[in-house]
Amino acid sequence: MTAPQFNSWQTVHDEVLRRIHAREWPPGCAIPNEADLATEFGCARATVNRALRVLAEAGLLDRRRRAGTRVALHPVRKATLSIPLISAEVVARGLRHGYTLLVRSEARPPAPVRAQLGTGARPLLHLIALHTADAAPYVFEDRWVNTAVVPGIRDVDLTQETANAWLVANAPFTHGDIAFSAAAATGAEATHLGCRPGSALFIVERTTWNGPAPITLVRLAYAPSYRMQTAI
Amino acid sequence: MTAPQFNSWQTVHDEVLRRIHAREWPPGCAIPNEADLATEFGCARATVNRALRVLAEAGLLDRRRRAGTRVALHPVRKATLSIPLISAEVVARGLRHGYTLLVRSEARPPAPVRAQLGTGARPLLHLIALHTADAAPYVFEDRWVNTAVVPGIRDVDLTQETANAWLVANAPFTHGDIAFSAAAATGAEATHLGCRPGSALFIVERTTWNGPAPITLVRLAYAPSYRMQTAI
DNA sequence: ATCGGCAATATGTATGCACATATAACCCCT
DNA sequence: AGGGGTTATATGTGCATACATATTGCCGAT
Repeated sequence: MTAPQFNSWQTVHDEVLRRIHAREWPPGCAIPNEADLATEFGCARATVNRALRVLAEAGLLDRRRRAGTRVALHPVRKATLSIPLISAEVVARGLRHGYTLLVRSEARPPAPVRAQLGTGARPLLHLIALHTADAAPYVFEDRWVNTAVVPGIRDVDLTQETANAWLVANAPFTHGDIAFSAAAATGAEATHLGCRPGSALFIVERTTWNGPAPITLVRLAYAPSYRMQTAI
Repeated sequence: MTAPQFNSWQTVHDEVLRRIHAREWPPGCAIPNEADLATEFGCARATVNRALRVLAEAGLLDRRRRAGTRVALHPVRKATLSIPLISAEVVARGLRHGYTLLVRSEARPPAPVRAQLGTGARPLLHLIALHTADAAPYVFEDRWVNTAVVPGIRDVDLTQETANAWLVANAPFTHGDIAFSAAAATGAEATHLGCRPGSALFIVERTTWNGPAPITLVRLAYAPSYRMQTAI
């Protein structure tokens, strides 16, 4: 009669997960309420609550007040990708990170950049740089910085420090958006990444804001064969 | 002397976030311990704990027992992308989802597929299909299914139901991995996606397991101009 | 001076209770 | 039968307390 004890939210979490995977609670199935589970597992309701909350955040359970908890019909799996500094990303692969500033100017941005940032026709700081990993080209970076919001960046020696490193340390953003796509290498990208123009490149475009003020828009073109990978 | 009340973990969360953004607590800064914050905010330590835990999960705080809590030096922002069924993705864009099975066979997979799935030279179910959105080509899907693990799929009419829809309903996976990259369109991809061979395509490759047993490997080639976007 | 063990401390978590809140389900009235 | 208001219920959250656990840093022994 030694019913197994589930006295930590982790063990409850794992047991519920097991029942879902074992289809003891198939998709769409309503599961017992927290109070009953707490009794069954011999723990407090708060413990069950935490376990179920974590599973709901992972997309495996649907919870609604009064309606109860049920196993998600279409478990919308969520992939979480961390967005490190490129230097950290390179170092994490055991390679040496290099960085060369190719262009630094203040210019009126083209229409798509203006539209995305909403800064109108004012000149912005335009930076183009190349990141390398153990001397091999890694990422071609094309960035626009809203100097009206971060004027301090004008006084930074961006040949020594990457714009991104300076920005994360000095102009933290409150929110942003990120988009992933594929594009044919432009002439400049091909030259610096050591591939043929038209090669398929993995593109990351990121825009960040500090409250209502747009800070920066960056387009990263990764060298061919780059893969962004994560567990689900 | 009505000090503002922070009596819910959300308000505490927001206040701490504000202090981080306002650089009252700059990157690397050690913040007061939970007990002190609870006193300051006039709430229970558990409330502060939850607020800080959420911020730590978001990558904005680093927490270690005994060492305390500090503001992350390099806030590793995490982008969470949900991976819905393609049909749901299309419908969410307000378009009609279409699906055509192009090839269905049982064949010995090529070496890369064998390596990724670890199924050796045994024949697997090979499916090639095209997803459309309002009649425009959307995704070219190339999938291998381990029939040893999900034999039931042999009896399914996969011209009517997508393999993925059947699999999520009948062969839930415990874990998997997903990779994003860019590749030049192959001949078949170009034909069905209505683009030129060599066009840059956004590629998603996903492998899923049920415990130790590999279930399926799928390669999705999105039509040109596809962007995968999310907030950070 | 160095190493190993011990204690102090901050976070992590379980519990029992209370109350808040959303909402499904019921009842009543017309 | 239909519609609107009320109630019951499951989840969401807060609090006080207690104990667990990982570390840091101190202290003492060698």
